[in-house]
Amino acid sequence: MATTDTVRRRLSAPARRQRIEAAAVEVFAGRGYDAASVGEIASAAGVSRTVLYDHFRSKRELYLQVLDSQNAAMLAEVGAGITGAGAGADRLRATVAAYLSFARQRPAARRLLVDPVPTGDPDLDSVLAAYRTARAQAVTSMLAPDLARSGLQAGATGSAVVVELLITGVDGVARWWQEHPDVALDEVTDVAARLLWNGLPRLSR
Amino acid sequence: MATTDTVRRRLSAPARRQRIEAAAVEVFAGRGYDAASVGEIASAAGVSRTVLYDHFRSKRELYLQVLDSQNAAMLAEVGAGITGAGAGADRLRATVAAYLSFARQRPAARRLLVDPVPTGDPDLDSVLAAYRTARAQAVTSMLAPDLARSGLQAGATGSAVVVELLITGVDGVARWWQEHPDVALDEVTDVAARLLWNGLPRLSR
DNA sequence: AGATCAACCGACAGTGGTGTCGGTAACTGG
DNA sequence: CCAGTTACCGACACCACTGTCGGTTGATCT
Repeated sequence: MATTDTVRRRLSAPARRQRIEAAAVEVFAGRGYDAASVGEIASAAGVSRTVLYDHFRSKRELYLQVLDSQNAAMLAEVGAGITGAGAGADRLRATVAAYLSFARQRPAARRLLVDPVPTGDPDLDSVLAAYRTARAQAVTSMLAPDLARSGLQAGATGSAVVVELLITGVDGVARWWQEHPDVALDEVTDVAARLLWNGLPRLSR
Repeated sequence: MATTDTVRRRLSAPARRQRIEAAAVEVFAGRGYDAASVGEIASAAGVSRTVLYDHFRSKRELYLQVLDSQNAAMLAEVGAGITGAGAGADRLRATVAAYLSFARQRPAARRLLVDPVPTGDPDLDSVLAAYRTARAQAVTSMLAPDLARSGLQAGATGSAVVVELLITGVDGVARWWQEHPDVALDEVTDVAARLLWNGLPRLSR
């Protein structure tokens, strides 16, 4: 026989890039930046290791590229819930639901963007830190009127604490839900959103 | 001169072990298990790399040892708050305060034990997972009466969600506090504990 | 003081990672 | 059907890290 059963196929450069990025998301999320190897990413993308270097200058650049695109995806999906219609409890609930859905559908993206994994490289860490502060800022502005009603100024430390508790707490719920897939989205969303919303009043002392 | 300014000192084996462990806590927490190198730990302990192998069989065993001792320390410090006197809001507040204090005094230990860093080694990950479920269990039993008052059974999914939200949320606050050291413990504790406690009632639908 | 113990280290082998270079063969336009 | 582009790859150099072995020297006990 002249050929094996798997015919050697050539993809266009953008298509190959896309596949490599998709594989990189999984591997980076699963192992962390340092422990992830270019070889593992390449073979997960169904390609030799050198092909990866034909498309990306280095492991580092690939990582930054992946972070950027995944962050954009998350912003698009969850940010929509934040700026969506409704006010107060409804908007909070919608945002929680949007985040939980996103984390469910793209668990690797969630890990990459929010799980705190120090790389040692200040540049890389600062990129992640920038994403974090941007998310906190978005949630802060979403909750600003409700926080004010509770007696917390926008810049007050109490506001920052509430926002941080909310973001990390909901993320923890998302991680829990990932390991308990049988539970319905509505149930999880209800408990989390209600707990947080009911807790908001009477915070200042 | 015959000797340098730093005189070569020999420590007893337990003392040296202790110093190596202390250095390992910092390095493992800072870089993660995979990226941390034995050489970095050794030099942080003020000793050659081979000395480390005289005291620990491998990097892996050192890591497990460090995890165990740090987990014990956290259990002792925070667990005291959980089982402490008082019920309901007071007990929750005391636990939050205890955790925040612990995270403040031993940031590396907090990172090691609760920041989710996959190592790829199933054994190592399962140890961390066991710590996590133990913590969740402890918080669940602490909140059991209050959860029941809100209409949530101990084994219900709602309880698990609440506990997860609480643990990860308070941990997020601890991380935030670490980067804002000027804020008083009381203020942070008040906001977090009140938000969570006020949110507890009327959770079931 | 001298002998013994063990804390300490330099040097080595083995392994696995990143990034590079030249060549090969699959698509594509004429 | 032929030529040119380029997606693809094997092999290589280089480096960092883990774990080992023999020797050295500070501490301790008599």
